[in-house]
Amino acid sequence: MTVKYQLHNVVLFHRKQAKLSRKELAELAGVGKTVIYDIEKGKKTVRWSTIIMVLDALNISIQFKSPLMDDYERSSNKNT
Amino acid sequence: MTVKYQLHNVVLFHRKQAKLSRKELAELAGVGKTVIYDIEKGKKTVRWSTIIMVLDALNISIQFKSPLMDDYERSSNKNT
DNA sequence: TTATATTTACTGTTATAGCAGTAAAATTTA
DNA sequence: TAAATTTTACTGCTATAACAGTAAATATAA
Repeated sequence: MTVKYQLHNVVLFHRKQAKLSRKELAELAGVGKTVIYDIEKGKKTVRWSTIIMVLDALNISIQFKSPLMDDYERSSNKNT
Repeated sequence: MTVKYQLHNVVLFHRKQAKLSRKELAELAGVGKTVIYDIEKGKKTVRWSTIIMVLDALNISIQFKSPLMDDYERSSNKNT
């Protein structure tokens, strides 16, 4: 399983905690209201950039995990 | 910054470590070769589902981080 | 209750993601 | 060196993501 916690639940949870309506979150994120509905419904074919905009608005960041990520971090340790 | 380590670098690094050409990775992930090129070039408008397919093929998982994620995990602690 | 707000669900339009094919450039291997 | 592979970069086509608008259903507040 790639995404440990399902994206749509994470978005829904954070939006509710922030007491935002979908319309408000859409405006905050700079996307259409429809796509918030789509994301929370579990639609997977949303664009990466659109998801990132929504996650940004909700102050959620993404982290990659893999057996090789330690090596990757070491190989690119100019910036933390 | 939402994505701590830039996606395209993570994908490139893992693909190289796996000694896969872009064509091979594309076939493994079940996507077109063009989109591997796009992702590694840093294109942001790729579909979430496409990214996930590529990350899956490379054995990379995604994790969400936020000040509220602990609360989220507690609220949905049926499964780890 | 009624009024307000939110969510669900559908529209038609426009922009573009994803695709395979191609070919040239760059890189790697023999 | 030459040959093979890989990568870059473009093509035109097709499918669909994103959008605002709408309206009905649901939920919340007065």
